[in-house]
Amino acid sequence: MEKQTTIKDIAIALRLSTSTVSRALRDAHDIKQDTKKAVKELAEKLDYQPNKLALSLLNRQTHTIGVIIPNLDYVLSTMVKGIDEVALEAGYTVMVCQSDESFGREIVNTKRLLDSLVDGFIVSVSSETKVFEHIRKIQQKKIPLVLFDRVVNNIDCPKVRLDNVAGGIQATQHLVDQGYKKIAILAGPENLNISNKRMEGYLQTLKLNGLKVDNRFIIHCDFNQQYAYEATKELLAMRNPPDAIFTISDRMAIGAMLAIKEKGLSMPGDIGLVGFNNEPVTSLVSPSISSVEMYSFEMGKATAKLFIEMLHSEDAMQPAEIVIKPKIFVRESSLRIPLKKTKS
Amino acid sequence: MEKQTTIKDIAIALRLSTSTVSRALRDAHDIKQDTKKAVKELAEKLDYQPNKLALSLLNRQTHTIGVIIPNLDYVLSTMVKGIDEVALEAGYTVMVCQSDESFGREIVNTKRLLDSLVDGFIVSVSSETKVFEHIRKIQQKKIPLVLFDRVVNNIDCPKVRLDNVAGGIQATQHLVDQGYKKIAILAGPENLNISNKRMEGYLQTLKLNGLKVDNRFIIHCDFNQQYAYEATKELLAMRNPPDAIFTISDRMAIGAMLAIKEKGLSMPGDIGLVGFNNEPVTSLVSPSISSVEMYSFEMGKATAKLFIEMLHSEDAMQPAEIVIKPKIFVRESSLRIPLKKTKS
DNA sequence: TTGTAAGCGTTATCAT
DNA sequence: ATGATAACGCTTACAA
Repeated sequence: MEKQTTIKDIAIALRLSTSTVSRALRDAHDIKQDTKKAVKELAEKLDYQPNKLALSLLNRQTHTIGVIIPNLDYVLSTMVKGIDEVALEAGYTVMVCQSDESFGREIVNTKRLLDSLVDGFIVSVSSETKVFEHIRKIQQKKIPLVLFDRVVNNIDCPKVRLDNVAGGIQATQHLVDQGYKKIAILAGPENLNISNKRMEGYLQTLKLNGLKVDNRFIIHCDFNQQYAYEATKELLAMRNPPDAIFTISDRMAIGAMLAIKEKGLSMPGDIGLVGFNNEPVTSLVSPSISSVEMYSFEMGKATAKLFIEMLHSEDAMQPAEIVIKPKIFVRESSLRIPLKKTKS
Repeated sequence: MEKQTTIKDIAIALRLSTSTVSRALRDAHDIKQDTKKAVKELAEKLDYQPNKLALSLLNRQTHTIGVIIPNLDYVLSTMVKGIDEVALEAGYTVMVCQSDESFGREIVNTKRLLDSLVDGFIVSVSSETKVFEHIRKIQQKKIPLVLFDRVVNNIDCPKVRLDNVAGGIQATQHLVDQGYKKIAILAGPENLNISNKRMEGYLQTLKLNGLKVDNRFIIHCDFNQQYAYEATKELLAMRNPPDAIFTISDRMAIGAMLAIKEKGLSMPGDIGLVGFNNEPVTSLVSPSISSVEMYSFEMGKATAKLFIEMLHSEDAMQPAEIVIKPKIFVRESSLRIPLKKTKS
């Protein structure tokens, strides 16, 4: 790496002091026009770029946002895109660290970003994370923090999340409307909020419709195609198997679908299926899979906006919580009764 | 952001000089045991973290790698994962910027990362990029640079890329072996190397097998499902349409597939289809799509390794070029003749 | 209108 | 075994 041009270089070349150059560069009112001109011209010529490190050291801010996410799947990639877009606009650079769904790596990443003196954190926790000391540490240091997507209840900070209960309700109610009566759920890890909330919606809806809750039909498994495949095989092997499955992610829906096909059952006839996330793949497979859209890109943008707002508000903001409304997209996998009209 | 504990704080508390504290912290041989112990204990207690900014300013290195990629699709996400893994291991943090296939954004990102004083660049160019002044600028500043995946011919630096010609050959030869005679190609943008190389493999293979090249069958379109869909519709509407299509990405294969299904044609019977990237989706759709695996994760790791190597080698390395061998995975969309034996 | 000096947090060099 | 000082590149009081 070659030496960059510094203010000092310009100062020496022009026989000025560094402070004069500094001020000339920023168009201070108390600098002679000629001087300004000379300085600016030389700066241009030498391709002068202010050293961000020095600035950061001085101002104690790096204009960098640390983003910690559990992985880079479709949903998170899309969210990061949204975050990135807004952050860039606001003059911030984003540093993305994946924890790979590992608690240990999440801690390491937090530490790294803390060391890197990021101006703040935007975090979605890993599915392994059950203890939140590392997050608390961020708060103790009074560093701005926004949680998104996979938020944590007992951490007090601004949050952006999906209305997961509503998502669970939409999916389940749709299945009920289609005449399914024995609806199973492939939920995610038990400690994960989004998992429980989607399940809560599921349970509420069953009760609301007078359907009985069958505990055999509630299965917790990792966000993972393979696990979902195996769980579904077990479901279908039961004496009195479900006639519909709601999976809380599309990857899981794919796994379920493979198991259903393998068993020779048809969708939506023998069994109904609804996924979550509305990933492009849902409309590519056959039958296409109904799924709940969570507006990831918008969510990413909202998160970054909230974060920037927080950063700019001098005093501690009262923790806002932005809740995005999901929307089910009905496709072949669950559509037994033709829809009459597009209903809301 | 609260004030961090500094060496000075410790020095004052212990009535020592900052230099003593600094050395004690790093276990210098010429510091009294008692002093070391006291310093370390207090550092621990006050949760002292060295200020990276100050270190970076002093040492002129940020331990940060700037990664510029055109988007965050499946392939690139996977590659970034690989890069990340190796970089972390080596003590580097990665700053990922997406150019969104836009030349303008690529330039902006380059500038931003340059300003951020990253220690080096790992770059895959956007599909719009035809001029490379911004890349040259990196080199002029003598900042380490590695190109990967979408490399550029007339830039002289270490590169990691797929053997795209081989990929094109494998795909095309497989179709020929399956008895297809009128093979079309959906190639990517014309200025993109990977596009041209895959096409080169396609052309070579046609010639090698004595098949004539039909220019109507060579279509350049964006890496995009929609364009591929439309291009395929055109292909199928021709008087003498192709009996097989090789698309240089899986997203394009999906687009082609939709057009083929819409036309009521069957795969692999009426028409054969081979994609590129071997994304998970290829085995999820029906019929499953044959595709060329490019080992993205390995490629990411290889890239980061080469980069780190470059960084650590004092003098300018002679530009290495790592070439990854692709491998076709045959699935239903192109398999008319049952495979006899797994042939390497 | 311009220059001087201190400071951001750290380390390396040279005293003591 | 420890301390003083300068330096990394920049800004900002304060002087001149």
